Amino acid sequence: MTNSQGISELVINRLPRYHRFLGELLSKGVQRISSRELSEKMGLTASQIRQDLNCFGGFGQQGYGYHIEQLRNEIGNILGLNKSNRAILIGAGNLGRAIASHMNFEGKGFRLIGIFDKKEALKGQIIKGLPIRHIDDLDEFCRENLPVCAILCIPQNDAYEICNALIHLGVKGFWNFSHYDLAVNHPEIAVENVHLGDSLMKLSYKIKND
Amino acid sequence: MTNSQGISELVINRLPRYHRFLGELLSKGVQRISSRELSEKMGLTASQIRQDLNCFGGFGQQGYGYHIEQLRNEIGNILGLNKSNRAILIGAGNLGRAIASHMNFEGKGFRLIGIFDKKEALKGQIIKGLPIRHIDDLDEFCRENLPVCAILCIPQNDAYEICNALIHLGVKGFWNFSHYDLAVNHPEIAVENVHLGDSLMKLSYKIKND
DNA sequence: TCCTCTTTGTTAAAAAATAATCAAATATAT
DNA sequence: ATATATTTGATTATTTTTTAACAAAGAGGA
Repeated sequence: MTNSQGISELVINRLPRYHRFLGELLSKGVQRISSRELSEKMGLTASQIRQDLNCFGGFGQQGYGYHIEQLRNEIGNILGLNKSNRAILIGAGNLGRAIASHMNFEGKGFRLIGIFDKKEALKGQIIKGLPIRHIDDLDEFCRENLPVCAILCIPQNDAYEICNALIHLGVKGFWNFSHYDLAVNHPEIAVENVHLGDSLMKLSYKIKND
Repeated sequence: MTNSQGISELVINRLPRYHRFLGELLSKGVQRISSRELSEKMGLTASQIRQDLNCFGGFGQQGYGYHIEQLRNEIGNILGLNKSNRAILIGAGNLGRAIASHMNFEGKGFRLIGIFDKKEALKGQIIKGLPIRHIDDLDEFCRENLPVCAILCIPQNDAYEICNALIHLGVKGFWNFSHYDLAVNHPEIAVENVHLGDSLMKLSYKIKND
């Protein structure tokens, strides 16, 4: 499966991992690396690394390899990590709060600007410096602050409706933790489903069949 | 890539999603479905559904389709969801607590039996009916209770050491939320890495390139 | 009961992804 | 300055995955 730029989804899936490994190397003071060395560290083939990177440009140099800092920056640019997309969190339950507190949005292309929940009781509580707002204020807040991304930590039943409303309010991307399988028709809307339950089931399979 | 049973990883990845969709249909009172109908709902081809299922057996019937409840049970059995693998959570920070509270382990093949953290201050606090124990008690607890699975919600730097210790204590599977890329050599150890940061970066790419 | 229509499981074809190969470019050592 | 070692980016081959096609089985209606 390929996206609008003709880049395979599988290639995109690997980019964050490259970024992560290059960051680790950098923090260890390593400055350059060959595709062969990196392939050994990451458990894939050198050929694949070179192919993946050459989808976006020739970042290496014959006889030398890749300059780690430069390559990492290139990958960061491809992923858009330098951006600061305004993001709002919908649902301040256990998971929502954990995502807000735990995730490092800056450096991954996002900035959290608002948190919403339908429970009146949570209103005003502060998380990561942001007050929880009531979901009724979502509309007004969006018109004023124009968030680009919404993080959905809400029950399955609420997801469809909220998602639709947010699309009309201009939200372009969804990080969806709800049990609902967000399948937006609009090709200009980006969705990243995180189904933790599916992941756990896969682990169950692997444990069972090892 | 295929696992020890010769089943492609990609097929396994799709099984939980089938299970989920069949569950939704069932809860709506639908009893039977054809691969064509299901393919339309799920946004893939009928051919793929039939191929996927036939990796494990012929669960359908010509001219009729699939009996939803029966098929869902079959998939559940394949995934091992009927099991009750003893699981422990390491790391009771924001994310760990959210996972413990939010996840429905029963029905996904697991049962949470212990929670550990290195912070003395958290000791004794109750989450989902389980007291947080100090990490120093991990060894003894494991010898007595023989957990099969560990959920790692710990910092990157601690992951490698803890993981190794747990393997020696008989843990067979890891649900890894740490930033560390758990790459266990032992083929009999199952690992499911959940890199939320990677997922967020992918969303950044998609938003940027839509 | 018989006929038609549906739908599976399987086989074959097509497409996509991965891995191997290699000429050209560059680093590094002598 | 030259020769040798590396290592990339691109091309080609291989493998894997997905899609299409179709015969055989069964459902459902006349």
